[in-house]
Amino acid sequence: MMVRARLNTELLVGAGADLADEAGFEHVTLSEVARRFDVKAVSLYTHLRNSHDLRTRIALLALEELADRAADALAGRSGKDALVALAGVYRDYAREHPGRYAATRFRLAPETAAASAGPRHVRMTRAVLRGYDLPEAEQTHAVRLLGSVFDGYTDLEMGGGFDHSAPDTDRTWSRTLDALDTLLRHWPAPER
Amino acid sequence: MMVRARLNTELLVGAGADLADEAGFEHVTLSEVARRFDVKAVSLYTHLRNSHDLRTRIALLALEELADRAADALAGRSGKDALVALAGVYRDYAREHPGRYAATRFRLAPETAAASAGPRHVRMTRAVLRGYDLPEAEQTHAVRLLGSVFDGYTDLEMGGGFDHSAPDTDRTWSRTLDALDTLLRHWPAPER
DNA sequence: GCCTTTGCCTAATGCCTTTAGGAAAAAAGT
DNA sequence: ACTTTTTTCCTAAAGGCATTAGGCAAAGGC
Repeated sequence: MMVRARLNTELLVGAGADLADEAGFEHVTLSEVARRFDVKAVSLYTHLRNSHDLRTRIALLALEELADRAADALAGRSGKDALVALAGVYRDYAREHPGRYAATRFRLAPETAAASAGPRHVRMTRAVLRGYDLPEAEQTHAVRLLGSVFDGYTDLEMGGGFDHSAPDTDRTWSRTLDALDTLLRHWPAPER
Repeated sequence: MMVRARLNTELLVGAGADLADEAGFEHVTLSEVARRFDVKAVSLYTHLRNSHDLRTRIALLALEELADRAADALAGRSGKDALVALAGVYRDYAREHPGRYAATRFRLAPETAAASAGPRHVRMTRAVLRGYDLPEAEQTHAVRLLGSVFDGYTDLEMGGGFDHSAPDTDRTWSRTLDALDTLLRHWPAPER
């Protein structure tokens, strides 16, 4: 008799995340995950509500992993050092785990997002800003700008948007961080 | 007798783009487009190679539309004025046409990308930089940074990443542009 | 050792994609 | 105008993923 696969949600989400990294987040499918455990797709419904639920959980997992890495990287650093470390975490994670990183962009329901590691990311970005001298009212704007750059840069770099053009992307990355550091040190005063 | 729908590729791509705006780019389906023309899905294969081809063409359309808008907006402007105008085009387009904008992120094959309006976007961004005093070698880095911010900001704003947090996004947008303008005017010199 | 819960299965439906092959309308040639 | 060719849409059919309904057997609680 077949030994039961003894599946559980966590196991499935992990496999889904691996699948995302290998085939792309958009190709994550209940059928394929089931196949990897030699189980019928229907059987997964015992552990997952549906396909969307799987994707959501992969997103939550990735957000969590990323936040853990960020927390490690930030420990004991401040100023530009912290900025570079945090940014590096995002870029490295995206390169190592493209599917998981893509999952990070998955649109979560508001309550789900609120309960995710998302807020932790915001807090860590805010922590980086403590190394700079920004007025309280400007912090949120700066957090959003940094988030945009990390998100957008990675997106474009992975999307091949930078291929074919000359300077290598490592150099651009380094210059981008220099630029952000400069910007945060000379943050423009609000006009009014 | 039924009058023939007289379909053609352009018409289908337009309908697909509209569908993307209404239902989201990921829900663009040959079946649904066919439904909108009261035609069997199979019939679309006369005008489109396959589903992927449709998505690709929607992406190309969006890129083109966006570039046209950008060209209009940039005409006669320079400096911060041009920066704000270009950035505004991206943000407005994303808000008016979320599905088309999402299509813009669709990963194109290298040759397809090269023949798309993508390079036009790069040239226009470069044109904006002419209003600032950047060393030639730094221009590409700056182009990429601007692209990242436009891309990332829009992505996060539309993804609801900024919801629930306090200051309104219009204000952040305005501050972001101030920040970018400042940054471009005080672009850090390369160390080495 | 029963009995309930749990984990996986078969059956079945619906929707989407894509290939094959046909028929009729539109266009082109004589 | 009439035939031939091309174009455009159709029916048939197969394969894949998602999801619901309902069943059986293994694990675990008493």
